[in-house]
Amino acid sequence: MNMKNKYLVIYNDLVQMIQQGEFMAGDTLPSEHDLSQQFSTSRETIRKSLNLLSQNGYIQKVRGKGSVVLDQNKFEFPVSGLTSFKELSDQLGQNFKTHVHEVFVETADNRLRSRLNCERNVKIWKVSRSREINGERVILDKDYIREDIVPNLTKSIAEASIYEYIENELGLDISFAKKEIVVEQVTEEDQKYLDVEEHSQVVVIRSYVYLADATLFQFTESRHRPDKFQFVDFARRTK
Amino acid sequence: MNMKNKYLVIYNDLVQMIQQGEFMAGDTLPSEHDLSQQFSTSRETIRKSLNLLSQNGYIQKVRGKGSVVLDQNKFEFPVSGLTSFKELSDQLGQNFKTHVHEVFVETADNRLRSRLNCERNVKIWKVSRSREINGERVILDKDYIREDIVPNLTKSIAEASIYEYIENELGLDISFAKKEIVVEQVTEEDQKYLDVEEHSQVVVIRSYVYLADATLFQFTESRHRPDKFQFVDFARRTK
DNA sequence: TAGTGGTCTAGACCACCGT
DNA sequence: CGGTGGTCTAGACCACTAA
Repeated sequence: MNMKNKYLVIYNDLVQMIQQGEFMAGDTLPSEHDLSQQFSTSRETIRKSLNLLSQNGYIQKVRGKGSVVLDQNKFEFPVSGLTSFKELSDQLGQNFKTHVHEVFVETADNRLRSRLNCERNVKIWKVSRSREINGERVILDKDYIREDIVPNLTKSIAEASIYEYIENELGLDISFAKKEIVVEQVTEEDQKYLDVEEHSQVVVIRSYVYLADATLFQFTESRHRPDKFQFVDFARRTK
Repeated sequence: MNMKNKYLVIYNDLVQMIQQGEFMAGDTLPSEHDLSQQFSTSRETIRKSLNLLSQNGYIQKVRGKGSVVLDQNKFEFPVSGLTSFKELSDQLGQNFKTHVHEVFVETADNRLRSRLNCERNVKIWKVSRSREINGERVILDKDYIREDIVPNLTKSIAEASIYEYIENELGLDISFAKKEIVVEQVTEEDQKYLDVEEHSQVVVIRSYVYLADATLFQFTESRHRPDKFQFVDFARRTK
């Protein structure tokens, strides 16, 4: 994993220990003071690691008591957050396949310009792919990507992983997304590229994806057959 | 707001300034060094405030450049996170109404015991409510709450806000939830308590809700008519 | 009362961005 | 190069929990 940042190394160590059952749900971790001695670091650095664990749902910190380890097996299928289809399929198994329908550049129309928040004459990649899981095409992904930021796209990149290409080949840093989930009627396009079966509706996730320097570079519409859709979320209450 | 924690005061100040347009999308905030002088505090405390802004989607920090203010109006209807129906209706307007169908205590059956992770003989409140928006009943909420933690519940509490009662009257601290969103077929119960119209499916949000001391005290099934369902999410990529 | 996490400080060094 | 945010330290004091 990451070998540069001490707090990330410690975080990954602790995640691994929790996942391997060295700490069970309900246990408390060693105190911050103890951990800072075990890892030969300052308490603030330990706190940074523990806050990461807390944000990601591994522990709950309780004042005066300690850091309580939470249940890990409540959810099996993590589809939350910002994860590419490739990463998901790598995590979960081999029965995934991607069909690329379209990869081409076009000048953005009004609707797309407002969604991608960009000027007239900016060119946009349009990519259309369907995702097959266990022999059924259940997800239709329509990506719109700014051509001035991602100059080259090919069918083979779209077949592998666009995110991998953007991060590893172009060296760009995908950072965060704003998402919207709604239910919509099936379109003709859905019927063409998905095995919609008897369903008349699809679950649509619209994502606005940003780079680390805060530029909006991609808008994605991901259309899921409702019986194959699941989304999980870990939410902390803000006071 | 909070008058005790310096970093929360600063966070709230900055949120207000952003919402009032003192900083526009694309602007950079003053540097951490400047802010620490303006607010007469240390840089680490300013960083704590800025990290909160970043987590909540107000800014994006860019190394070597500054903290860039993000677009605020991309989403109108925040249904993400841990927000009670009462809080939502207070935020958004007056056309909300709650109908309470059932409020009673029962011994938990196997299924519920495993969901609430509790022993035999533990008693559970069962509350069933439908939510009316603009004259249509579009959400059915089924709550299961541990009776040993919340000993008294009444119809009038369920009509107002159970969360408000738990936090303000009982002094308990609702802290975080694990959620799952799926699409399911309409049940007879849905047809009885919702205006399902022609819809044959509902969007179901199942939440496992925890207190600040990490005890699981509530399980909720929230069933939404699909045309009135919207969920928004702000996700940061974890590396 | 002893031990826990929560806040805050003043300073150090580093990595990155723009000029 | 100067300015920015990112990491890390060693210490202080406080609020809370449990024995």
